[in-house]
Amino acid sequence: MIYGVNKMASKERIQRLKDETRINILDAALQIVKEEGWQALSMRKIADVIEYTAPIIYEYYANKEAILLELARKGYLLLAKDLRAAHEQHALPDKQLEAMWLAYWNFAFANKELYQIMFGVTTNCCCEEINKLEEAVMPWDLFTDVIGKVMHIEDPSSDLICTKYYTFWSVVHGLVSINLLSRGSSDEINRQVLTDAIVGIIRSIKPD
Amino acid sequence: MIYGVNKMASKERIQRLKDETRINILDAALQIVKEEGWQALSMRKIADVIEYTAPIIYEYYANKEAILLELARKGYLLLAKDLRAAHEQHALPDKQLEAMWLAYWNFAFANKELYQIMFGVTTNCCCEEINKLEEAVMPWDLFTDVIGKVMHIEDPSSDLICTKYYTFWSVVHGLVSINLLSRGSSDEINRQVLTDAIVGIIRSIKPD
DNA sequence: TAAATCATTTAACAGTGTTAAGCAAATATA
DNA sequence: TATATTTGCTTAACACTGTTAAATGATTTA
Repeated sequence: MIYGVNKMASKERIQRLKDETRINILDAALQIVKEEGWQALSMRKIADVIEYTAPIIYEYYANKEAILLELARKGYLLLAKDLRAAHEQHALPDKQLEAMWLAYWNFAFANKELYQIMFGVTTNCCCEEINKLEEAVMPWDLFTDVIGKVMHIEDPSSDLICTKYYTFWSVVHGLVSINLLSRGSSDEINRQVLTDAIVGIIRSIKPD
Repeated sequence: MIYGVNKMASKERIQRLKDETRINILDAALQIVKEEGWQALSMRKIADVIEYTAPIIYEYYANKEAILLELARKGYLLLAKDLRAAHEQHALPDKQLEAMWLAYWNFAFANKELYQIMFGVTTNCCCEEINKLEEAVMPWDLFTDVIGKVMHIEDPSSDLICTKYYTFWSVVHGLVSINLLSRGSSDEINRQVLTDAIVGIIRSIKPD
């Protein structure tokens, strides 16, 4: 009986180690990508970092794509968190909306590699799989809610709200993408484009 | 002497065949990409299509990247042509600007694969190399010229023009990217976002 | 102590881009 | 015409890639 308890504890300890390895794999992958870019990521390099051989990884992730997918998932959760935090920091819908898109912008550059795989910027991101991820989605409800409030529209499924949401998203994602391609202009122009667009769209959607 | 002439003609014939093979390689590559996507493109597959073995390709292109680069270059030339055509079809700067961005939009979906490699949408496009390409650039002069006319600004190097140019580009490229990721909405909403944005920006930049 | 399970590695396969060596036909030279 | 030389092309190889199966050695179970 005493042994039974020890056995349980041992199993738990082993489980904890396994959980840790699962995390280590993700961390190693992200570290490699940050140092050498997405193209340089390989199973054997991950194995090197976590001090195992490559086949071990397949006991934690079905394949390489599953690792990319998990990193993307992590990215979406992080982005959603940032967006909700930005939302909560303001009371006025106008300010909430502005803060959310600024948070989106900041997320993209603070987590460049995650952004790349989340939205396929200069990397082939197993798109179809990502589109199936539940979490791999912008916090749509949050945006439509705030946009609706700014526009004073009740129906959150309105095409008008949808149109405005995509207008915001397009301009911000577009500017992010262009900059991640090193095709952007100065920081000053970026700031100008970003705030002009956000403020401009908000003003244009307000009922006169 | 007669032989000398024949020799020349023979050399020219051989050169023509070589030129043709160089083109065939590009065509084969694009064909494969259109059928199976960028990720499926390989030197051996190209060789299969042109009915040679893989090492032959290296007599025409330094490496795989050089092929991608050449395809991107072709894309930029094609896009520039479309944009200039759109420009020429109108007299009023407002209409010219609108037509140009609509042409950009149409190009993206008519040449999806080229657009992907030109702007790194869901594919790793040897970015740095592309940024060094002379032709790999939007017809900046054309855009700034037209935008300047709409704004009634003389100085084409104005930061204001630059800002507006990036605003246009961001929203259009962003919307294209989102749709190439299958993250877009309906065609109707796309049209709405696109024309609303273009018309909206034009209106906003016109001197009151 | 013997059997069974587990963790981990080595070896292998099919694919990738790329280069070097080889071969056979066409051409140039004597 | 006979002999070199160049040309066009292929086969073989290298170092990678993701991935799987077999082998090994330690740990746990009976």
